[in-house]
Amino acid sequence: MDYNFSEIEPKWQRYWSENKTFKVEIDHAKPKFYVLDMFPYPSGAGLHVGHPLGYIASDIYARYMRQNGYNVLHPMGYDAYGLPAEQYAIQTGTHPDVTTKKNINRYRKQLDKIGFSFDWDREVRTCDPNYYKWTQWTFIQLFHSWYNKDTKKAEAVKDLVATFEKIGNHQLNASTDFEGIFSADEWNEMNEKAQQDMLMNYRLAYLSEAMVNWCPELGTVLANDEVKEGLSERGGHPVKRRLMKQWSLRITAYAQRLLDGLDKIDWSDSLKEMQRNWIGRSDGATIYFGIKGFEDKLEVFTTRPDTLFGATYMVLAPEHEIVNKITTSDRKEKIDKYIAWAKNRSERERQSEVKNISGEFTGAFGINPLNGKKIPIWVADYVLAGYGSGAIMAVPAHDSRDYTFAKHFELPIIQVVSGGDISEESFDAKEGKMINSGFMDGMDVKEAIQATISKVNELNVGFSTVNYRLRDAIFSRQRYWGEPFPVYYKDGIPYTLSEDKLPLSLPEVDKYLPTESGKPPLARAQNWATDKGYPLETNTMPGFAGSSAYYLRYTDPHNEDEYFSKEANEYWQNVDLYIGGDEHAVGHLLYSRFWNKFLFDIGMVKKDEPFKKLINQGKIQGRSSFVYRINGTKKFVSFGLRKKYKTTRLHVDIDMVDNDVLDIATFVKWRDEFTDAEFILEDGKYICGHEIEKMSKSKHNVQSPDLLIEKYGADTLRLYEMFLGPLENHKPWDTKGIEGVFRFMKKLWKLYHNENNQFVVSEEEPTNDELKILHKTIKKIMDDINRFSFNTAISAFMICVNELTELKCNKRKILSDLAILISSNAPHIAEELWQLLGHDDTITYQNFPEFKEEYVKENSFSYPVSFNGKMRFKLDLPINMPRDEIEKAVLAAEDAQKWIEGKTPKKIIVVPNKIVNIVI
RNA sequence: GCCCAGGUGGUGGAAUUGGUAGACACGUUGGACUUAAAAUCCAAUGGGCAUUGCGCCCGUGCGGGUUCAAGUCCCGCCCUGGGUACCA
Repeated sequence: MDYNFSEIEPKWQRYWSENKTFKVEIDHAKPKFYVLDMFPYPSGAGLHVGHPLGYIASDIYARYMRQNGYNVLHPMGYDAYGLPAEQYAIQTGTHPDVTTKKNINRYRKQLDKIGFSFDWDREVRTCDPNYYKWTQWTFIQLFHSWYNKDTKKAEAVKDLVATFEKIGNHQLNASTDFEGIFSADEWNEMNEKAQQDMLMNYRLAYLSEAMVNWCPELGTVLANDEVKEGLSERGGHPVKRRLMKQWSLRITAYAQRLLDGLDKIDWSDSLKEMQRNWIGRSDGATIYFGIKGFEDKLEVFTTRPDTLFGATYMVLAPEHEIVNKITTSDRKEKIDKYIAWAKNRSERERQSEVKNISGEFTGAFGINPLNGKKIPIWVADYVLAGYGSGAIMAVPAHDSRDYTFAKHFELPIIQVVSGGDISEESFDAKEGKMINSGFMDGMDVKEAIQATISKVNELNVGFSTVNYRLRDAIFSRQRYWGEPFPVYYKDGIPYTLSEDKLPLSLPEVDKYLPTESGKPPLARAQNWATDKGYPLETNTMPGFAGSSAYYLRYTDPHNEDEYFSKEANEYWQNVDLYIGGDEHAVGHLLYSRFWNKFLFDIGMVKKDEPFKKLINQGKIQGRSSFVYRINGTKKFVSFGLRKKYKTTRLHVDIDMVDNDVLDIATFVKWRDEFTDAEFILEDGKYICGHEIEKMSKSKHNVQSPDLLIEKYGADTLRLYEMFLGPLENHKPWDTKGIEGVFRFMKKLWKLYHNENNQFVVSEEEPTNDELKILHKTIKKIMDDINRFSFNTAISAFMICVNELTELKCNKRKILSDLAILISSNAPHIAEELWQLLGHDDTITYQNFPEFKEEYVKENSFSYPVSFNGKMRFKLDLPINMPRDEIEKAVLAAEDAQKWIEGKTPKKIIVVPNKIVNIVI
């Protein structure tokens, strides 16, 4: 073979590894650039062609930036803690560490074969004690911090304690769920337990009794973003609501900063929108209603204070603590029954039965603070305990949920905003004039909102408020394979280990299951206690613990004394380009921003956003192939003829199908049941059906990169993955097109070689045409890489090679630059050609060829001449010809006469060097 | 339901700022080379009409609009994918 990739590629991979070509250190003489990929979870299945897509794109960019003089940090590592290895351990007894190491080795081999320019000396693994030491360290910092809303940053708990000792908490503006007030004396009189309990209300990492997502199947709690439609994201198991004592992170303290930060970063609009929705800011008012016969006030949150006169009833969440107190004795039985029922419903039931309207009247009445009207208080599960105050004022005329509820239970509906017809549905729009609203009548909605807020302020029964949908993140898991908490318990009070005790290593256990008494697996460990015998925490941290700030550790991965040095952070700062899948939109990418902001507050990092620019690469979908078995027979009918029979469709392994034609010989050997199969063919072939589906083993449509690399080489694979389409698009995998890219590679090789595959380049000066081709390509490649349009860059290379081949160009001056140009995309062949051109160093750090305008300058432009907007012919005219002369020349052209047909053109539009349009 | 992204040949896609729609590939068809196959090379390839050549008409999900000019901008609708779901 002429182009012998199977010899070239391993040769250069060895060279890069032996010479540490991509090793990078702080270099103040050069500007830095940080290119990061989302690190993979090393699963047992290995890589398929979808995984490297983003890695190839980032690798091209990293190599391109090196050619442009940047000092590029381009590391890789592994998100090594996770459920699959643990589930496997439960089934087989194999330690998850063994499985994980094995999988990592396999991933590494596969990655190496693709020719990435990672600095592997900086590799991190989240399950490595030298790494998770810093995950534990960060947890300790979170534990000892609270959020000051006045200074808008995290501050030390020891300063908070000092304040408590001096003046109590009444001047404090903190992020907390605690609403009470205490004085310095009261604080000082509290015992240790009471003080520690109180501090839990302020810590950014805190232990609390909370409603959690409990997944019995996985035996653990899950964070909100790990639950999709009431099922666990991993495994799809049902999830229940349950009250449990758990560690949480007070991410809600950062809600506003997480929202504001989105405006400063270069992420896709859809991704930012997802985060905005997840944070879910809503502006409204807190209003206090009286309760007839009680001193208590009922706090409600509403975004429509203007509709206060339209409130005809109130609703409490079933979990609301006042329900018991206010329920009248005659309603008690029904209310208790309802609450019991509501509590036992799973998340899934609750969500799938949204349309079912349910609720009970408590017998109590609320008092509208503005008009003194008495309205009934109901309990219903359409009001959520976790949002706002868990109580609402219901305005059926202007809220669709209240409307259906009111209709169902025949509650009154009072319209207070004119404009809609409320006989069939509610009028939710924020427009119209106020009616039936006393002093507000005649105002428009915006005025009325302000008027109500001023009024309730004046009467001291309410104020404007902002609410966020974002919940605190549950941070403990009842699993084995995760970071142990650096926490021990003394008299039932949690304390953190001192930093010099870190890392707290994951202990060995006899089984990876909960104990008989239902405690997490770590409770099985021998001597799971401090030196002094205090028991250690048995929960472990969740998957996002280790991945939330891994990008920082890459900047100084071997530092034993600190997370990373000040110097490393000063130099490398934050990630300039981050590429990964959009499945992490509200999980990892939100937690990372939160951790980074916290580390910013405590002075660890220089930048308060971790990822400047982010690109979500699209998923590569599988293309499944099908055969059609005639029901009840062993006959298979070809795709085109299948409609004549009753058939069952079967997935067939895509390795047995070429261009939709089934390899029958291989197919009959695939499974015993097919040995004596018969086939009804069309044109002598068995044609398979196909469909685009998710790539998965069970669908027999998984394409591993290894086979393709064996057949075509890594450079071809790299180019082909990029050629497939825009990076962000989801696109089906289809091997058909790879041949075209392979042909291109061979053509490229031939430019530098004669018919006998001998390397031959000419020392002659290039012609203008040759220089033009080269410089046109330089410009295009620069532009395309700068806008991450890798697919069009590949076609530019194809055009360039086609044109140079046409000219039989083998001039050194052209081909040398071409090798550098293509080296970011196809590094192996580029290195080989570079060496053949007589160099003994790597092509990696060669300067990107300089674009020279003068070579691409044209002296004429081929004008498309349109009549009434339709292109009819082309006319070559000198560049910079004045408008009126162009007009004359066009009208004089022979082709023009036919279209003008002797008439006088109404209008002639001339856009110099672009187009001429003649309106007849 | 709400929010976001998208809809261009048989297929993947190109058209970057309103200015030649279909670049570059795949596939298909025909041809060259070969004992043969592979590989390679050449030609054609959006649809329709006409084919003796010239050509002409239609065409970027659908219906309107703005403009000398619309895949691109505006209005309304349909479909696909993703996110979210009683968030008051």
